[in-house]
Amino acid sequence: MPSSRRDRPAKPALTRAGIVAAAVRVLRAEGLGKVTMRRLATELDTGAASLYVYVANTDELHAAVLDELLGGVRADPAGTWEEQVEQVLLAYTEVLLEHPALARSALTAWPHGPHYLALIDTLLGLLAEGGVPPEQAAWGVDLLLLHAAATASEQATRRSEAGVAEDWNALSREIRESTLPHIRAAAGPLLGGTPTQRRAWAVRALLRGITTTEVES
Amino acid sequence: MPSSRRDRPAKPALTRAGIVAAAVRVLRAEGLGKVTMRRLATELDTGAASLYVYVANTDELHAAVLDELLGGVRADPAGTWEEQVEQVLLAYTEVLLEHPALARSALTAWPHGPHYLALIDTLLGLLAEGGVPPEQAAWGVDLLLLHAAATASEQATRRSEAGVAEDWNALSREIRESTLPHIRAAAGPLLGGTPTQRRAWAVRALLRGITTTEVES
DNA sequence: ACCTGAACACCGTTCAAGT
DNA sequence: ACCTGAACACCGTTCAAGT
Repeated sequence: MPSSRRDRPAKPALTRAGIVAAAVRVLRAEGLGKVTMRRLATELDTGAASLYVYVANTDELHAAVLDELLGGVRADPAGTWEEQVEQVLLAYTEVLLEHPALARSALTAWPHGPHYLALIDTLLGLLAEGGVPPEQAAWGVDLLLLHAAATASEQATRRSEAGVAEDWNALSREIRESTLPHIRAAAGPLLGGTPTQRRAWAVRALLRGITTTEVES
Repeated sequence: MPSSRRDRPAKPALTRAGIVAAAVRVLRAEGLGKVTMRRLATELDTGAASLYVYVANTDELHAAVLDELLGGVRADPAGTWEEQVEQVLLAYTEVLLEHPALARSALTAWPHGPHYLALIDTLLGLLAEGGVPPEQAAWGVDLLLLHAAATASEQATRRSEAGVAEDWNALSREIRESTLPHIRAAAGPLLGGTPTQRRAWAVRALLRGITTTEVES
């Protein structure tokens, strides 16, 4: 290693962890759209082909990035089991909302990194604590996590603030002036409520459904 | 029009409807991955740039294609309102499952084509018939459609049958042998049930939650 | 108003050749 | 075993120039 002392930026060895860390950096700085094999290769001062030794493809890389971000998802152990479920889901949703493009990949590639599994385990434990039968709990956790990912996906938009506002105006006019009777009549509630209110209602409705709906046998 | 008689394939004029029709053809034949501006341009014997006169961008094109496919989604008017809701949702899910990549785009770009709006109107009508308060009905329809799109998205996989089976084996072993207590204990239900059973349970749970959970005011 | 070719700025992935 | 450059086969979108 005689020359290592004078190699200036001291290019670090390529590792899977290093690649994922670089991916998280690029994600935070510029969004998932820039988390590409080629861009990461540039970031790591190598060629795109070299990354394929550590990562099978772009989807797998995105999944690894999401799991990394899920490290901090926890609930305050005070509070009822329902409150804790809501907290965990909210924390999960918040991570996804920060990076909605990742929420999309969570829907496609079933995530199974360590942090995601820990999240499932936590939710299963809380539902068990609440006396929810095991089968309903297992399928219910699926439903809750799916809902969180889907909600965040909906927010995934790469357009400008102005464009979004314009779209919303067009949509709201379309609904209020629709010739479809039920849509027109329900214009208020269809367009109403803050995202937070809607999310809170949805989680309550989901939990109610999960706890009271038996799995047919 | 003197030469029109001898132009052999009689290239039709470019229209938005023509572009969407071509997109549906390519989708059916080769999947959404091939529904690109460039590919469609080739199909229509023109350049990609020409399509931008009729379609703002690729996302809008995909949304138009989805709405087109939604034309046949209906319920049998016999049966209870719950049964009809289940039928409509099943029909919607089936369209999305045939083209899971479109389900993803339904999650991102809020669809608002005529057929999608008709679908919402139908569901609102059925929930009203069932006596569900308007606010719960409006937010509930959102929840039901979101769930259908999310479920279909999950199926979106472009890998081989063999690859999927291998993944499933790896996942099922990971769950059965997990060191996380609740996951290990719930391995059976977590891995059990056919997609149809799970879907049916989820729709029942969602409806139960929607009909019994009040919107706070 | 519509259409076009060419250009700009990218992608993922594979592969033969090197170390 | 790992790394690399180059290549293959694509993308979306914009723009100046034509009709």
